[in-house]
Amino acid sequence: MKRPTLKAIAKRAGVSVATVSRALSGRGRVDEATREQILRIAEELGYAPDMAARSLVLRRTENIGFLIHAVQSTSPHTFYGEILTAVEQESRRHRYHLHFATVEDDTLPSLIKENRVDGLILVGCDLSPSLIQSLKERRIPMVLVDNHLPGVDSIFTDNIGGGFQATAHLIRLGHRRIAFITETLNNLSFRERFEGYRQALEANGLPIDPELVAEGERGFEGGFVAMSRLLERARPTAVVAANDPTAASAMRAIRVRGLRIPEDIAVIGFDDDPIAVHTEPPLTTMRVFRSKMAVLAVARLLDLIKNPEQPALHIRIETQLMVRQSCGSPLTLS
Amino acid sequence: MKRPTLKAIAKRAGVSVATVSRALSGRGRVDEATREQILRIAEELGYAPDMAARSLVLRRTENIGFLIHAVQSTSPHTFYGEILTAVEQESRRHRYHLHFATVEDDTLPSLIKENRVDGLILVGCDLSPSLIQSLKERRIPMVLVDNHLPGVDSIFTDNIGGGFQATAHLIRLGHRRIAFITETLNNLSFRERFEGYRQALEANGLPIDPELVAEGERGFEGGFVAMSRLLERARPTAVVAANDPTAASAMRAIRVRGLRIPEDIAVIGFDDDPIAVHTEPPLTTMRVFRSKMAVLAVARLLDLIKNPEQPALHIRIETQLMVRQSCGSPLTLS
DNA sequence: TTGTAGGCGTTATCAT
DNA sequence: ATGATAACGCCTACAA
Repeated sequence: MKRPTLKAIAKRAGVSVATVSRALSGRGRVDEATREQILRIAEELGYAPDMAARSLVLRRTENIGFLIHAVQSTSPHTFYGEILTAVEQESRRHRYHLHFATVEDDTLPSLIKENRVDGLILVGCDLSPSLIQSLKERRIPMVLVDNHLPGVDSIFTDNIGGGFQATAHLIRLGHRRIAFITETLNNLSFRERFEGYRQALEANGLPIDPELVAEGERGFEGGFVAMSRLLERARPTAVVAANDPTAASAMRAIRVRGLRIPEDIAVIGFDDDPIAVHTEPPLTTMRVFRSKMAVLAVARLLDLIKNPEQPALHIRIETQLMVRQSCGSPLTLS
Repeated sequence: MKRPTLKAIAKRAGVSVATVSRALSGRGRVDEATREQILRIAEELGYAPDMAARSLVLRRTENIGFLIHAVQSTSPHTFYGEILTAVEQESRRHRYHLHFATVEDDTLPSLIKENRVDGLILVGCDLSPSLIQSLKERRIPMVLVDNHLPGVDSIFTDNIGGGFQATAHLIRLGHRRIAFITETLNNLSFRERFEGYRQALEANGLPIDPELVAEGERGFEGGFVAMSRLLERARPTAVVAANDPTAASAMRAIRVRGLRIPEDIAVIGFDDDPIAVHTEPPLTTMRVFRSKMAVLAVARLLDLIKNPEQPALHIRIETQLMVRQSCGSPLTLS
């Protein structure tokens, strides 16, 4: 049994394909009796328009593309998985389908060249600006998620504000020697979180000590590496980690040296990753609204597809402090 | 600047669209000089065939669909994220594109009805057999990953063998009162792992004690709930968890009661999830080959697309014991 | 209200 | 070796 076509329905109903098309699409007048009959037959056959034929004539695919850099997609973080799932569900709610693709370099994804999508969600700040630029020149509707760049719509987290809040929390708890660790600073989000850390120290009259800043490496062991390096040369009383997996593996490095958390070193993370509740002790962190970003991004993208000529919007979402046990004394907060 | 078409190239080159099509596709003879000129122009314009037109005439989309049940996609486990990434990269290597979709009920995904994909990768064992059955009736090429069912190609993990090995490892270490915990038994993989546990006890002449088996709930807290229930009524010396997140949160429940790991209770997990190396102590677990499953699944699916009438293949992949510190005495192993 | 016909971009089958 | 031309399935004027 092959896929039913308009022609098949037309033959069964004894009308022309044009009438069937009209009946099913709802555009154009059709006799009520024949319309009902057509709908019945279509239902019976499980008819749905062939998308290739449809998009050929309509000049739209009703697909959107989810693009992410391979280094982020491959990483074991759950972060982008949650965004992906939310994007898919929101797209489907609007009758759009989702293409998932990872990119490794700056070559234009075939998704675009072959016209497989009407618009793009570009996720994460590891996608190169030059790729984004060439996409923009193609005038394909798109929105950046968890990233931002002048001239392109974006939905992102207030990383600077979050880094500031996290650091301010530690200062409020009495800490003065506060370190910052990250997998790498070669990443916009992490750099912004670092900037927030810097600003908080400055705003509180504390010195910025380069000895207290350490990079590790990409991946799940990044925090372990960064923290180990740091502890070889300095002894902070608290540390801000650029994300939760980094914080979690840094905690191992701290414990390996026989230090206690939070008594000897307080730790604060970033993201409110599911892992945060499973560290020992549970991790105080900055919550990032992943599915909120996803929902806003899909809404904005569909709007841009309908109405392409709009000034770029940049939507920044604030973070939220989640106090658990890795910084101690939650009671002193007001 | 709009997308270039065959016609545009033909006009520039002063030939017909048919010639251009032949030159680009490589099928049919074309004069070497004109072929080169055409390739040059196409390159210059950044031409790529419009996929809607192409798949309309070729009757194939060069897309495959990645289907997963919403409950699994939403879960914070990184498990399926790794499979997704591997499937995408392997598909792309073969010039196929990937549709990502979650399903919540048994209605036929529109991906299929609208002919948007040539085949499907069905991931996880929460997709209902009745949905799979109706897909099969549509005769759409598909392969199950991390799931199996008679009559449909599948690539899956040897869960029974893994459960057996895990339990046997504990027995080898001298344990006699070994518990089994899981988020739920309403899931094929978890039931199979339980079955492996059961068989190992039986094979070693140990009794199966229902008091030592506990279910928790779906999600990251499942292990905590299950372990708490268990400890209220029994006191095992070791516990097999149906997966690593379950094991990780069970460890919290154990510690909350002042018990030590592995001295009071040894813990073994399943999956070798990235989290396993971050628990305290690091988790001994059964490694599952996620990207291997993905690669095999894509290869098998593309073969089925080319050549649909084949007997179903069922590929089972063994697991591998990863000894870390949560069971103690790694030295006694030979 | 309904049918006829043209066209979307590509491939494939014919002639030439 | 190349060029018309007819599909593929759908949509939409326009005609009846």
